Amino acid sequence: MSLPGRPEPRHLRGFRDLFGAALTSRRRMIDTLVSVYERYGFTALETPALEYVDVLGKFLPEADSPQGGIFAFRDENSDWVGLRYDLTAPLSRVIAEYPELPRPFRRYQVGPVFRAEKPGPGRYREFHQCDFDTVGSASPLADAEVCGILSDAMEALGIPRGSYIVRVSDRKVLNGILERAGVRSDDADPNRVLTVMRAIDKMDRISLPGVRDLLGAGRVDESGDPTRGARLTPAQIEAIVRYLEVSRSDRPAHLREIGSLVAGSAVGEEGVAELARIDECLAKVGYGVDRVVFDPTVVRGLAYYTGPVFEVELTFEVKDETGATRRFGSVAGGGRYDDLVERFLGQKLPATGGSIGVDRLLAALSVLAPAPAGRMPGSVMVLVLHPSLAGESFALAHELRTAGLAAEVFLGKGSLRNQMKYADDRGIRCVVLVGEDELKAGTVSVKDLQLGGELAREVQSRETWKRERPAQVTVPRADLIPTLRSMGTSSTR
RNA sequence: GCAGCCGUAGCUCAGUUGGCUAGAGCGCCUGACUGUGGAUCAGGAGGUCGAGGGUUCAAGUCCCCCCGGCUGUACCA
Repeated sequence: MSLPGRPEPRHLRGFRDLFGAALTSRRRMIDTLVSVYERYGFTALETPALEYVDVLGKFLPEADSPQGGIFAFRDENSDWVGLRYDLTAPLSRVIAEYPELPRPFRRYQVGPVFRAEKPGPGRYREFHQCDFDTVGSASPLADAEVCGILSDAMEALGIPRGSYIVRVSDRKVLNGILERAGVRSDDADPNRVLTVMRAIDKMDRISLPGVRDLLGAGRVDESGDPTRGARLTPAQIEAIVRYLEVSRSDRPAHLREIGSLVAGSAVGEEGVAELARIDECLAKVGYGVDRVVFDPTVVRGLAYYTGPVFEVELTFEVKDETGATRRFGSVAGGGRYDDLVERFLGQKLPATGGSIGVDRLLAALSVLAPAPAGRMPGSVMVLVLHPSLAGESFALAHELRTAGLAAEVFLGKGSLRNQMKYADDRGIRCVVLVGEDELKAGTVSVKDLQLGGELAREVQSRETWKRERPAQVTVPRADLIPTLRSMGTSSTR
């Protein structure tokens, strides 16, 4: 679509250009999340988008090039560098690189991360995460705090209680269940445990019968694509299913049930004890099952989590363009990862935290509370009726800004008609006109474009439209600012 | 990665069994309207039909391949 020899303007798949309103609402969301994190005492951290690939932890055991999934290249010294795919790997690097940091180290971080994977609806290759982590604390209080923060964050964003839920599980409990059922990876299937966890993770999509198939022989989806199963014995499958069906509506009851299922497994009992402490803390501050539930189907990430794992799900349903019902599912997650800093320090350092997917959450919220189609509140444009009056308009715009209004002078070229249309297209709330008439009379004309647009619907004939000049007033110049304020302009955009 | 569907103006699409200069609606520009965004009317700009190759007298239409998009699925630190 471009001329020969000229580059075609285009952008990378899975990347986006974002304009005004989208960025404004993202910034607002981030501000809200940060205020919650700061209320819990976390401090800000920023790290580079680019890291050495071995720092990111993305080298395959016996390969000299990075694993797929990240954007990577060789730097001027031929070292592999790559764009970060999350904010946790850079955090673990910071912990190891600055041993003088006070521990527990508690930081939040917001920023873009990059993943070289297939984009989908609401899934991009560059997206923003908003993380908080406590590094250097093994206390379940830290985990309970993560649950509380995730819950508080959702409500601070205006998501009503009941429209979201924080789901919590513990990897140690799952390990205990597998241990008691005799499920382990071996030579016949070195990835068996991994396959089992993947199967459980799919619970929300394929439901229990599908999970059963994946624990056993495998299943074939509607496109005819086969997925290999974990090939467990019927008794093992039943043991896992019993765990997945444990009650979730009551945390103490859940603890009793899983407690009996893992009895005799040291790791399992340890996990139950952790969850019990979390429940105790949450109950003490009144976070009931309308905010945080224990749910064995939460697995997450599958790789580095070592203890409690968290997931925030939006529970309301929406209709998409085709009228089909859709759920947003997971918008945030987290968990305890006691091994992550070990690869730098050679010793375990307990850590736990959470991560909120800003862009995904933003997409969900735009459905829950669609942005009002109104104009930028408090925006004023001073039009230029004649080139010789441009200086007058320029000065007027400055005067408005000095008074705290968001005002600009029309900088393009074109007739008044064009200027009105431009202001309308831009979403400007009010326009100010100073022409010869006004100048002579010591007045200004002010038009409320929003109100005018509403009134225009009543007007049929061009003559009436012109004669009545809906939503427009001419006032003494001294009354300009009060007039604008009465029209609903404020000092912010 | 695998599978299925789809690529025609800025956008949404139509285009009969291959057949003159490829159409519509919306949007955009200009004018009716000399100082007014809406509405109405009139006119206008804009497409080597995703790229390349092949079959044919003739290809937007048929075949091959590549690229891109959508959907499902797998993977997801």
